[in-house]
Amino acid sequence: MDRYNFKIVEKKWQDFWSKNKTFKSSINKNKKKFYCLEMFPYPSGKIHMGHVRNYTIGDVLARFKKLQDFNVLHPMGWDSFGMPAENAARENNLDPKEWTEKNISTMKTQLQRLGLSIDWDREISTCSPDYYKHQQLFFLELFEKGLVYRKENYVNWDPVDQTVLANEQVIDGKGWRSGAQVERKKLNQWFFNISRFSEQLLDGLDDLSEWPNKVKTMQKNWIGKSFGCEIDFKIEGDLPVKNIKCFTTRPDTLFGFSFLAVSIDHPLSKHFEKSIEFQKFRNECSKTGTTEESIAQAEKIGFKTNLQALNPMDPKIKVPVYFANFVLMDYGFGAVFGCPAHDQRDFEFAKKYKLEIKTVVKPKDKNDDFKVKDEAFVEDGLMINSSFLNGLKTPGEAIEKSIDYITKKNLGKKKINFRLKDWGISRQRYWGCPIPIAYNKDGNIIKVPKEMLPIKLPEKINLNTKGNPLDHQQKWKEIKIDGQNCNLDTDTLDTFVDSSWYFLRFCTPKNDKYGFTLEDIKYWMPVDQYIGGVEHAILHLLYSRFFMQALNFENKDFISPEPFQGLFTQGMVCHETYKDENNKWLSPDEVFTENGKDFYRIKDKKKILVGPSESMSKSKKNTIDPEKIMDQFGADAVRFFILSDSPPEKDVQWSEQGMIAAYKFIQKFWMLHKKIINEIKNKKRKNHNTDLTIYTNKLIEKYTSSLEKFNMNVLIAYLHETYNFLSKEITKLDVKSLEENYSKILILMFPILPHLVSECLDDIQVNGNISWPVAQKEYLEEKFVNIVIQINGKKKSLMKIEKNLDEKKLLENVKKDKKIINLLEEKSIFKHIIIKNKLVNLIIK
RNA sequence: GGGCGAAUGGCGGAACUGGUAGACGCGUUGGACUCAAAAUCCAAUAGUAGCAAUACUGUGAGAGUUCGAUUCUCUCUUUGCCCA
Repeated sequence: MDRYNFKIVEKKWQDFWSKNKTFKSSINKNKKKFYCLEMFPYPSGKIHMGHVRNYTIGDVLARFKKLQDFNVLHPMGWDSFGMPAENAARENNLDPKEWTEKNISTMKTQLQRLGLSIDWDREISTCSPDYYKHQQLFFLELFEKGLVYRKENYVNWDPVDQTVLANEQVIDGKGWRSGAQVERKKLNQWFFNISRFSEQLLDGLDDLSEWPNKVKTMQKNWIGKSFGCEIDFKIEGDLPVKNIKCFTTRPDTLFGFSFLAVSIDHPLSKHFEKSIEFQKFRNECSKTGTTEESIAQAEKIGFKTNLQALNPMDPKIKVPVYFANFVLMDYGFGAVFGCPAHDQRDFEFAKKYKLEIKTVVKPKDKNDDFKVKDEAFVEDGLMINSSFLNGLKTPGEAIEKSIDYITKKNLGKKKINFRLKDWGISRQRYWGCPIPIAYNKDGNIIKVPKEMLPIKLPEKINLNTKGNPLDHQQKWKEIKIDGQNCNLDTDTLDTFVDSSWYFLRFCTPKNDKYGFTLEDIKYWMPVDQYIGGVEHAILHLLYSRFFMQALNFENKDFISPEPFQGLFTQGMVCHETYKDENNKWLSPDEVFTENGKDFYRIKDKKKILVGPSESMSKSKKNTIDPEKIMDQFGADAVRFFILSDSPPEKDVQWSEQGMIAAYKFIQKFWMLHKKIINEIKNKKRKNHNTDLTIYTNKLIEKYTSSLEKFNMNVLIAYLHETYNFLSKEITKLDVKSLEENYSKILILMFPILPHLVSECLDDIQVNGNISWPVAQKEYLEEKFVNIVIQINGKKKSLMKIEKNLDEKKLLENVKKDKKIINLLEEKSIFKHIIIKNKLVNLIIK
């Protein structure tokens, strides 16, 4: 008997699918639609195991839904703008466009080899002018709606490379490439007004019932709605500054107020610009990065002004005003009041500058003379030393009462504050979408007229220049708008903009007039199931949600504002890590083992160190190349393995042995298939036996429900179980029940092993018009059930018995059970609990 | 520091709304086939005691609710992720 040759079979079916355009999708209003989308890849060179996992999960679902007669949209494209292309180009003197296109073509071939059911006619690439011209148009639309604006903002500046760095390019406060100390620099940049939709983006989460709670919580925290109070502090001193506004969530602790801290970017700073001391301080501050985390970790430092702030609760109390590095200008009003006793950060600051630490909250079980000592007391408690607030519970009562007081005195009011900041979208990079804005001689903003779009990126430019590459493109920059000579904006858009609407473009990939066609997105949107890594839980998903809000803004005849109805976040693919004696990473190809415990380097047989299993990454060299695996075992086997070992939402451990087991399963199944075909052909056994029918119907039931719950590892277990059942029972099975059930079993396997199953279905001549089987209820009902017999709640025996037997008879039977007779000797039953068709629990003394 | 989750054999993991813990796979051990090996097939595989039937113990630790807890509640330990 021939072994299963995956090389021939997989190629055969992939050719068949592509020739017949099997996965082509179009609107069909008679069918329910299902939009299945996986996060599109960045074309970095080759696909990695993470892609294999992501796209296999999506493909299983898409194929399943198609068999359930949904009209399935399952597209794929390329998130093809971004820094890696630019870096690779710089290092190897290549053109980013050529580099990207080459990668796309490699990766497309690889994805096709995986046997994905993708409608490649809808393929898009964000770096193509066909795509980004619509993005430029959206930019202008948002500009007209007032949702895009320009302001000065701080960036991480590398003074050696003369370039702006992304946060992840700043390592320990230094530029990743130059190693120079990173500075904070102010630049004029474009912003999307995402904070305008804070409330909608927060409320919208409540309706996303098919999203993981974890992701919703992360977004909630990111948006960060807090209830508090804005307070206008009166200022005294020899400057023309009469007051400073603060936002606080803890107005109850105002009696513990001992300093006012403002951001170095606060307007107040303009009065100090001439002071050399202040300049020094500001330089010191600019050495810390711009991320919240780096600011939080940096040592708290302050610059004392000659101003004093009055406590609104008692204007007789005056405290110093400081500039401080831990206050952010873009949160609240760029100023906070310091209450050292009840905020750890303020506490550290007060200790350093020897400021008063006045306790105003005590734990519930302490006396009124409680004093904060070694660290701030930040838990719930009762107010003390706070005049009219004394004795009140805090937070809660005390906050309300203090806000009432401040409001009545006209010193401030209740306020809701959001942590969510506006989205800075300007990037000082070449390989991105040009911003359709120009500036005239006077520096005024001039929109590029729609007819002039797209503003195409100049090709084959020199990237080995300092600073922003487009800045050097004098010819490209010059543009004549309405007779005026203007210069184009030389920044490009954050690549997160590209991925914020690509799911709309897939619905209408060919419309060259606009980014989408309303009719198409009304049919296909929202995405029914979106699948991708949890690392995009916040930014990408939030930005996409914002984009829908922005399109809906002032546009009544539009669509539901949530882009992704269902979200699934899959775990990562991990592998052991190896290091040699010099602490250098080794790849799995460079090592071998005989017992699975001790590992040696192939080159010189030296023993090496085995590290923990971590997510596959090039830097740790613990990657496995999907292409090599597909060469060795075939696409079906990889699909089977990548689903088998762990639940898809958790990390999975790459295992060579597991991969081999998957391959063996396919071979074994093929042999079994040939036997079954023989049985059917020979038509030997005629006596009808319903075992297989019962088995199959139960399988359909549990398999379908596991698939719907994304328990794909359990599906694999069921397939092994089914193989075991069939191979054990095959000699007892009659032809009729095989004919009835075998094709159903194959169809269940189809989404996971599409090539193998297509071949098998061909053999039994049912290929083509197949649909997902539905369990027949009559075969799910059983005549006999296993009853668990417990004594005092512990399982003692098991009994097969007629279903729905009445309690009296059931008990009679139970008492006849041999084991139970022994256990009941000289004991009396004083109670029994019966769960119908399941269990009898006898309570004895 | 805060938020959310997780903890089950040698390993990855099953177990529906509380009702047979360990499905399925890997590994290991024994056996068959073979001159031998690979491949394949069969069997065993939570622990302890026992020749065995069997008994007892067991889902991170401790308590609680319940006839009955891997599942629910509380405390703790370890650990992961996100935010700071």
